[in-house]
Amino acid sequence: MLSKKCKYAIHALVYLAERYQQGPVHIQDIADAQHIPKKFLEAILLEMRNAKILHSKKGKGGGYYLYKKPEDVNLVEIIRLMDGAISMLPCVSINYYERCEECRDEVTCGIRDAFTGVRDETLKVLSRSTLAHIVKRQRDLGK
Amino acid sequence: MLSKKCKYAIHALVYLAERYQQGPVHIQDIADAQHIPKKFLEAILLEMRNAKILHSKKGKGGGYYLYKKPEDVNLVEIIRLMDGAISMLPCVSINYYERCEECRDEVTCGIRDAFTGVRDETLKVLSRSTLAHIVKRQRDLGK
DNA sequence: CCTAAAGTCTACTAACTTACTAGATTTATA
DNA sequence: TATAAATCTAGTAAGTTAGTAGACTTTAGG
Repeated sequence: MLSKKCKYAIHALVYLAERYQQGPVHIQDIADAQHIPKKFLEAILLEMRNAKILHSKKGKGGGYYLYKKPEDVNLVEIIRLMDGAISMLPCVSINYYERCEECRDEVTCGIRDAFTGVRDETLKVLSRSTLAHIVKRQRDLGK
Repeated sequence: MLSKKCKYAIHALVYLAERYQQGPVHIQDIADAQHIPKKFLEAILLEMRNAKILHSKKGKGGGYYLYKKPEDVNLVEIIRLMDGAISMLPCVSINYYERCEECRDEVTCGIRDAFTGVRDETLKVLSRSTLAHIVKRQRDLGK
């Protein structure tokens, strides 16, 4: 399961993607619209700013806006940033690899083998899911 | 990420699947072989017994053994039992569904849409991965 | 240049979950 | 009846999650 933090991040990004190139949006606006505690959202947005997904403008009339193009931000990137590994096991993780303490030999481990398959399929779907794709999809669905 | 509990469960089940129909195996044997704390493993095996995956025999010469056939136990079942939902969001979960607090309308939610795809692919791979499949795979790989 | 409105930074905390452990009890076999 | 095994009850320490509080900095506009 994704953490609330990660869910909030995705919702906030979709909200900003819907307002792409329309100037900065207040944290408060996003918080109100998406029902996210403002202070918590602050930390989340800051983290995404540091990751160069967002930019911000301080002072009056300031706020956050997408820095990357909506078609260049996918769910893989967001989840990795917020929650870490995508894989279900550390020993099959690409970005957060850790050796299995339990298994003797990774190469002949049937369990590892199964979860490598899960990882690959998950990455395939998540990398196709960009902000642009999500926004388009909900417009098509008639939002 | 799977919990340690779940990983232990899978390792224990594979160990028992390798010894299918060869009589009861002591908790201690499994614990030693798979490097699982014995007391913790006790609780895990008990839970799988209550779920009718394993049977046990008490007293001298007792132990645990697979009740279901190795080809009838897949990773979906084990993960659901140990960790709960497979999905990354409660609102797309089949067995552990919960309504999203954040989103207004589930039908037009592009986020939900993306994670439904992830869920389906994950379930596809995990349900193919039975204990029999895992054991065979590691024999083929030359364990 | 002052003020209000915005984001930034540091530090804390309550509640929950995870990964266990201890110890008494029950059951079955030889 | 002794012993070896699983079972049951009841904890607990450490880590993570989901926040909150409050002071600080920056900027636009009057």
